[in-house]
Amino acid sequence: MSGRTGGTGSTPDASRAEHIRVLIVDDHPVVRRGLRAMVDDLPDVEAAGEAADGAAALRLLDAGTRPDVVLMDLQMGDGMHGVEATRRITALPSPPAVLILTTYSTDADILAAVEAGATGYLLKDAPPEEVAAAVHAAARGETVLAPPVAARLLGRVRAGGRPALTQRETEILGLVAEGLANKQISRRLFISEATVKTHLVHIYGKLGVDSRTAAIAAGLAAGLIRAV
Amino acid sequence: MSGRTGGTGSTPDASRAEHIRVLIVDDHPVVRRGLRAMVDDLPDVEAAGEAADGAAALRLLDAGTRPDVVLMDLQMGDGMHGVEATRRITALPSPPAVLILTTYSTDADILAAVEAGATGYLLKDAPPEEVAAAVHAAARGETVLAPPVAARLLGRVRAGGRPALTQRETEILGLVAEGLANKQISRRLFISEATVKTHLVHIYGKLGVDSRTAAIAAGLAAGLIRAV
DNA sequence: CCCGCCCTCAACCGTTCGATTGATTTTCGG
DNA sequence: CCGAAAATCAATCGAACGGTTGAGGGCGGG
Repeated sequence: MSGRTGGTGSTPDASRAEHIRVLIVDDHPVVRRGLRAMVDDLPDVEAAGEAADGAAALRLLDAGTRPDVVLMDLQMGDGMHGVEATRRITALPSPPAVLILTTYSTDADILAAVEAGATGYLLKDAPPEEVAAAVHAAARGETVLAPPVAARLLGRVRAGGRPALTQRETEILGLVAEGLANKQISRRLFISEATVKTHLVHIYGKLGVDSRTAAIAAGLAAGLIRAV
Repeated sequence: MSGRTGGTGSTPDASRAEHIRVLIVDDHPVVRRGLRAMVDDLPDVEAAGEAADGAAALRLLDAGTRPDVVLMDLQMGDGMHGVEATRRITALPSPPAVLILTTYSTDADILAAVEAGATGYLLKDAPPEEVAAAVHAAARGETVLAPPVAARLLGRVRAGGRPALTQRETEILGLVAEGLANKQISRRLFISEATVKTHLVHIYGKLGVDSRTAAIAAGLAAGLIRAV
């Protein structure tokens, strides 16, 4: 184990700290500036640093920056994607809480982020109070989900969740969205073209559409696939 | 905030002003905060107000707010879209300069914004200095385009520009991406299905693809259309 | 143990799509 | 004024797609 704190679990020396230290990770200077201003507005929170992408954030953490909370965007143009960065950060010894703060709420992103160990998931259109509350909650180790995100997760778990494609179906829908024809998909996945068509029929039924292009649109709208 | 001006409204007393007054329009509180912080950092610029969507911005302008520059996002979830807001603002008497500051640079958006009378087009990943320079330039009435945007526009005008769809073609590609069939598109645009197919053939040729799904993928990748 | 779900494959058939060829009108710029 | 580009429409034909029906193997829960 590492480090200096006894491995008692959650809050080590930060327990007595009034100061919550926040590391801001976003590729947009404007957003970083806004988050820092918001954070600095809170009396018991301070910005511990800024990074423009996941790699820079990891460098800061390696260099000794010890935030309690990492505010991270998911979509970051060039650099490391937020999900990967989250995975690596939560794999560190005594990791900070990772609070995802991003623009869109697509199923794939949310699941991937939670799976990677994110503590919470906020949307950028959240009001300042919500961001503040989320930072405090994350510092206490609690999980925070923006209402739309929570609803989406629940709707997925819930029994009635129609818009739940199987893994194979999602995979095929993704290839369709890349512009591949059925025959190409069949070769790519080592299955027959008939099987591809069967999957597509199921996909159409679940999405309530009747063509591959409409399936792409519906899949994008439902957050099942993501446009690069 | 805006305090009082002479009350005369359109009087050119702002001409001698050192102060550039900026109205910030964005649906994300975080971004508004960041822009305001950036603007307030500049000695000769001040924020004249904030609005969460185009309608709110127009209300502020109606109520007497007289900014020199409007910093406006294009994508605004619920409210009026930025292009429409730009159109209405530039239609006002002695309108302020409208500087678009948005996340993505898709051809359709850029052209629509310029057509609506936007003075400039910046991307949110622009560094603060670029934003500052653009605000100053916009206040002087100059046109400012972020390099990627300028390149895209030039590539469109330039003769060799392969990825330059015509307006009609872009429109049709957008409808294809919404999942519409040729017949539906023809009805939507009040043209024959044959015409739709002709346009599609041209689109495929320009994008180097041979199916509508591949055209969607290529169009998204090239920034010709945008996934909602 | 059986039922249901997922993944796999097959054959048939009607519709849509993509490619080709050819034509008219308008508009814009040399 | 004339040529180029854009937008419109038509007809044809083979290929791809979408809908249907049917079926078999694997896997987990009741």
